[in-house]
Amino acid sequence: MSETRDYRDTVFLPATSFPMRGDLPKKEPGMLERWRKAGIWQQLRARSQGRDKFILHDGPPYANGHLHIGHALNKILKDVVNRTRQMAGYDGLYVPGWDCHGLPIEWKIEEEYRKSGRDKDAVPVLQFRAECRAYAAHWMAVQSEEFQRLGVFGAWEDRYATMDFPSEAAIAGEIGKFLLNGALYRGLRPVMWSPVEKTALAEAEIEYHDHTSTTVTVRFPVVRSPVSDIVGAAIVIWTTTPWTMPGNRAIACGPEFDYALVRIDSVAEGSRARPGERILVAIALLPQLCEAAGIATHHVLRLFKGADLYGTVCAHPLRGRGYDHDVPVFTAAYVTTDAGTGFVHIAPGHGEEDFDLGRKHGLEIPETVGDDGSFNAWVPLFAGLHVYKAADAICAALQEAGGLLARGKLVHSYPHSWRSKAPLIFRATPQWFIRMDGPEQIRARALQAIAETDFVPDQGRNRIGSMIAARPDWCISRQRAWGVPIPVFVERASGQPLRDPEVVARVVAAFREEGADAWYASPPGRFLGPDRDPAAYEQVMDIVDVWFESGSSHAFVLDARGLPWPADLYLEGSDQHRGWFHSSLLESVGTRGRAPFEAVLTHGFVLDEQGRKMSKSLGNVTAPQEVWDQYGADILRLWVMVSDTRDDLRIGPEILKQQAELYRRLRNTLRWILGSLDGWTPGEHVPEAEMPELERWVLHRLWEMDAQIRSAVDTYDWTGVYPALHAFCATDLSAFYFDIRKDAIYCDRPDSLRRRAARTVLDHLHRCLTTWLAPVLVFTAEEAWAARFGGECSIHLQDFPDIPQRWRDDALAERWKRIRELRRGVTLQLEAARQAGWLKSSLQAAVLLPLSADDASLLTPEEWAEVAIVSKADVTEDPDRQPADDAQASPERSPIAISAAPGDKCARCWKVLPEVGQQPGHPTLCRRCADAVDSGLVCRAAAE
RNA sequence: GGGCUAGUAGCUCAGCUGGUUAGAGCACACGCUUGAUAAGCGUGGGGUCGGAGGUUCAAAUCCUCCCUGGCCCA
Repeated sequence: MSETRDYRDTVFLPATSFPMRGDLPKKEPGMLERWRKAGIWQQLRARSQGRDKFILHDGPPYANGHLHIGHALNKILKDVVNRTRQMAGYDGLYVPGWDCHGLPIEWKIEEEYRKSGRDKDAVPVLQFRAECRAYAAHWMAVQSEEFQRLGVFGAWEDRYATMDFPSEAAIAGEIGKFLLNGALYRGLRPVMWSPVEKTALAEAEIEYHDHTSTTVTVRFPVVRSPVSDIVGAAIVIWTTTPWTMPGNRAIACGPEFDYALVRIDSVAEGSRARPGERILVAIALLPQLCEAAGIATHHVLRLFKGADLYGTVCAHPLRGRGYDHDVPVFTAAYVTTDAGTGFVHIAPGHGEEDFDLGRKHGLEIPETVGDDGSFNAWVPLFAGLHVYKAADAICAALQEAGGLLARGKLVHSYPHSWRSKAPLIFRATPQWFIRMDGPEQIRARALQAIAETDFVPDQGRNRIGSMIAARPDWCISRQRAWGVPIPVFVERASGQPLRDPEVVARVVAAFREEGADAWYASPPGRFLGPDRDPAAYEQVMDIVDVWFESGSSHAFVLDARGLPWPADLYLEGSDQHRGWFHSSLLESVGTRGRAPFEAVLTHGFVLDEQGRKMSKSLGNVTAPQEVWDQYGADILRLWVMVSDTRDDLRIGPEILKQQAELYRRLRNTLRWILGSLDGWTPGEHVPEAEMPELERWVLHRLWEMDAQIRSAVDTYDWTGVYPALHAFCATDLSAFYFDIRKDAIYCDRPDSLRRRAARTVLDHLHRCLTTWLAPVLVFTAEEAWAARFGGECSIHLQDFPDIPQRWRDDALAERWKRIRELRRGVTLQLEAARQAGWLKSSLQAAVLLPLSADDASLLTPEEWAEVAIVSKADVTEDPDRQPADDAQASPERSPIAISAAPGDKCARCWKVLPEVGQQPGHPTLCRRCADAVDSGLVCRAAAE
């Protein structure tokens, strides 16, 4: 008897430089630096020459502050789409960009002025603009670094910005196109106006907050009417904005509603109602009116339909005090009986619907309120009074004139400036508009363009479509300083804008060289040309809505870089149906007749773990900077791709921890593959046809994953793809294939077909998994690539591997599905034996499998032992067995029997076999292991 | 108030045009392993499918209403 020999040195244990722990926060910055030095992005562009271009046109984030988690979601998703398209064979040229102009930055600069005691109005406009520009440039640089820290690939050196001179020139040129094609017009129109900032506000700049308003119920005496018996009665209106009374020019009622002529008989103490007076009110709202006005008893004298009242004319309640115009009664479909009296007071300068109704009936649109929110000098009784402080004066005047029927207070949702938080007013102002329904047919053509666009998910079409269908003309003017001016001159004599292509061309040329500052710095004659008298023209000093600027980005990003137009894809949060998708569509339809994108992809918003909005006050904010410092950017990227980005997504400590767990499984899968491929030489390669079925099954699964990935590349819909890849790694590979093949990889002779086939599959797996993971785990995939091929070449220069169609084998997949069901029956019994206490390792067991004829033909007994990871398997044919009953059998009733395997444990492979002890020279080995050791091929470790 | 959208195990997600005891992965518990070891394998517990009605022989899946979120409007 020789001493028991230690055969550990003859076993091929995994060996790799790829560590188990990622250490991502430490490693990622170094890898970014390496890519930067090596010029990976530039190399990729050079290599992609001649490929079809894929253009995801970047929607510009606002250059103001650090990135938040929503930015991260957006850019990561874009990056994955870009990288997958690139790796699928396109030239994915991504040009990131920034939105630089606009109110938020102006406000920041003004805030700094206030802090240092400077007066903004005393600062020359060009200096102010220069400070805004510097501010935007600073944050653009910060955000660029942060985006790159996330691993986002792009032309960061060639980024675009709306404030670049060529961009400003192009924006001016786009405005010029609308000017020349006639869609741009100047009109007086009520817009949401902030008296504090003294500007019209964009839709996006308005917030709704609760506000306490003074409400008034007011009598309008009927002067004449087709319904003669209401003359002398009073129509009663109710409004939450008493300051709009001077602007009143009409009354609206609902044509289908029932209105009552009511005589008041008695009133409560303190009521402003008078016994004996007659009033008109919607019958449905009469009880509320009685309550509000203190009407004790009354008679209903007569009922009318709203339509009957058409043509009635009232006096303004302040008639004789400067308000002597007639107040006609019209019908309007939008009148409701939710609140008020069923009569709506119409002030065409102070409301969108009022304006529309006024225009329809040719009413005057008085400019009663100035830009600071006080009544203009011509307004009788109230000149100079600020509208927010006018309620008492208005009520007093109405009271004195006998018009006030009731006064109250109401807390309701009211528009406020997003920045100053001050309440807004509707105010008639001269503004520049792009006409939706003129001869240019912008609305109709935009709707057509929507029908021709792919939306992912498809509901987006509906969403943007209903907005385009309902929206009013596009107000593109702002009375601000930091932006691109609307470079238009108005002829003083005619009041008409000058539509001269040469003037537009001169403006564009000047902006390209000097930026839009040229508009402020140059005498008007420079643009008007030598043949026009500057004194005859008014130079417009409004700037353009920033949504118009970003909506023009396709014009100054794609064209200028020689990229194809339209872009393949726009990809943003679902709020951009109203924002960038919307403005880009209108801009492009107005100037080019079609959408600037072939497809639109939207994602949801990021919420906390309870599904609540993130806010500082709730303390539930997850900052991307903290995630990449604590876990690494790859974890954040994985989070995006494991979520359903079509809907809102959640993030927080627990969810991040889960991503880290998912990551570890992926990482360890790669690590085991790398370790088991140690010393791989291409000579080991085995063609598929010679492989065992188990290997061919893995190849089939690779074919399936590849098909799923290719489909996602085409549709941009990545939902579920990476979870499926994770499940493949965890369930198919780690818990099944690897577990089974450890024996062959570790213990077979290196020249055995079985081991060579397994290593061939591992070779495929390495290439497939690293390339498939590369668009998401950009750092980890690179590391796993370098661990095998060295750091010289990058995974990010690779394409997805071509998976041969012949790897597909559906019949084989079916067989292996059944094999795994039966295997599950075995593991169930093995577990029962462990619970019973007599079994530890599965290799101590022998299994008896009574199978139907079909099942028995699936594998040989030796193969069953291999697959079940036991030392011996016997198969008996049982013709009565149904094909599906074993996996579900309870452990007690299962026909599968487990017993102790006969023989001794092989010291090398740990299988329990009868032959152990009978091998010459190796008393503790099985036949296979003795052969392996004697072959002299397995002593790698010992030889070292 | 309107448009769009979502609500399935602690978490992330599957469940197609209605049809057996609602499925994965992760987490958790227990066991095994100690030759993927700050790893690996196995087994298990856990869901009245947001709520209430309704259609149907049959609904997580269809209809109505309600509740709770989200985005965009008003």
